Amino acid sequence: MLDIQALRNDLEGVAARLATRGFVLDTKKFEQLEGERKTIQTRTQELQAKRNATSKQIGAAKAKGEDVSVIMAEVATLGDELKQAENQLDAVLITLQQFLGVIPNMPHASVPPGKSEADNVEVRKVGNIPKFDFAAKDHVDLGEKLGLDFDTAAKISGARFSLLKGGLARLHRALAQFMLDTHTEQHGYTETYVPYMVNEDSMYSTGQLPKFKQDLFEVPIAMNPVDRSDSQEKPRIFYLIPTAEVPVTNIVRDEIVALESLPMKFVAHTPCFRSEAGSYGRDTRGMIRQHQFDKVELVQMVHPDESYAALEQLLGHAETILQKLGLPYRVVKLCTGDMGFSAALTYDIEVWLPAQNTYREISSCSNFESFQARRMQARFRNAQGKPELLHTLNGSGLAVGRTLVAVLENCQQADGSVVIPEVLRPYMGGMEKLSP
RNA sequence: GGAAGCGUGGCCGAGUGGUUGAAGGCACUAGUCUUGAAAACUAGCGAGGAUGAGAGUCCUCCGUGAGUUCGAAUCUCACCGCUUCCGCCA
Repeated sequence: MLDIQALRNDLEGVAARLATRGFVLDTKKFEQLEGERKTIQTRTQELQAKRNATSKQIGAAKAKGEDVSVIMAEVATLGDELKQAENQLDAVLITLQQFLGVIPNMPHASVPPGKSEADNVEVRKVGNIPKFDFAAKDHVDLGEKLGLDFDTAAKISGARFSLLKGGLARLHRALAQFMLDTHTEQHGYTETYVPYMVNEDSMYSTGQLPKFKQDLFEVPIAMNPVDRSDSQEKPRIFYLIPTAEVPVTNIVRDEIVALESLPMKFVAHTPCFRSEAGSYGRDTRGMIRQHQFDKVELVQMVHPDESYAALEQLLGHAETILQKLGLPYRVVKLCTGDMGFSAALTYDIEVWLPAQNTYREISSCSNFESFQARRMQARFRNAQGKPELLHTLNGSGLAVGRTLVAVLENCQQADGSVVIPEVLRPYMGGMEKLSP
């Protein structure tokens, strides 16, 4: 969420910056809502002040044993008037909140302008693209002989799920463990185990709700044994996490943490669940785009002055994994039009996939500045002792499924076997290759 | 699933429906004392918001939401969460 003060002080400026990412800010609507809010809030507070003063008078008079009927008559209608004003205020505040809740973050000044993926800017290329003296297979063809089974997964669940068996399943586990160990032992992250289902507040805090409900899987909470069909309350549900970013970042929701505890660095390995609504027909082959995939996620909560330095570091931590695995990749800076809702600046890391003859996203590292922190009231006590919003960041380090794809395709041999990268061998019981 | 209890500031913990945003303590910050530190003493110390150039003034917040009342941390109801005991279970 943006700071409402920023909209009040420089509405046109904010609108202009949001326009660069393709968001049209309805400035008329905002001015109208703000005007209403101001009028109603002032009036409500006046009435509240009057009620408070009168009630104190009554209390004081009663204490002295005086007659209070005159004062009571005076405020007879105050209650209704106040109730009405408060209801109006609630309504306009909710509308204002909803208005603010769907405005995306403002891009950092350094974000390249652009409309789509095509306008992203390449920052660097790392590693050597492998040259094969045979026709490179994609991971589906390679995996078929190694234990990758989409047909059975489809029988068990449906489309966009995968089943791994044998060495391939172990390689998947090895990748996750290798990533976790690297980040905890070498990069200073604290390992966390988190819930995979979260409540609505958590989803709102990190920005998945209210705008991207269609991307999430919902799980109804079986409860309320009594039939409360007369109830106005909406049924409560859990959401399956689309990324560990959600539960991990929410660690600091509604907290005021000590200055000395910064930066906070967490890593979590979790499954991620995405409905992939709206991506029918895209990446239907293979395990590139699934309803369920594993990811090792890096999350940091930092002092506002440190967040851009922290982003560079976090990006480096993710890159380290690819370097250790010997996978070629490139880093791109997303343009204004391609960034996610909550991000102020995002780097994507794209790994080379020989079969597709292109780079594909394997990590996304973002600085959200105070956007998420404001939604979740995540603060620290600054040097002056005052609460101040944190900056939050996160990045994949890395998406495990796509890393598995990259290893298969980049390390394949002419005979259909796959050489296991050195760093993974300790996790594979010393195994050097996967063979059909 | 059954029974009972409990949710108050960064933390602990008082709180008879009426100047209670809330006693007291801890922590924290200044100051006094001390060679220095500790201890002791003194003072300060919740968050969010409206308005104002500012000093200030005002509003909201005691798990959440409704309700009763001129007035609710305090009374009523529902929900959420936590604790303990029994049952069941990985």
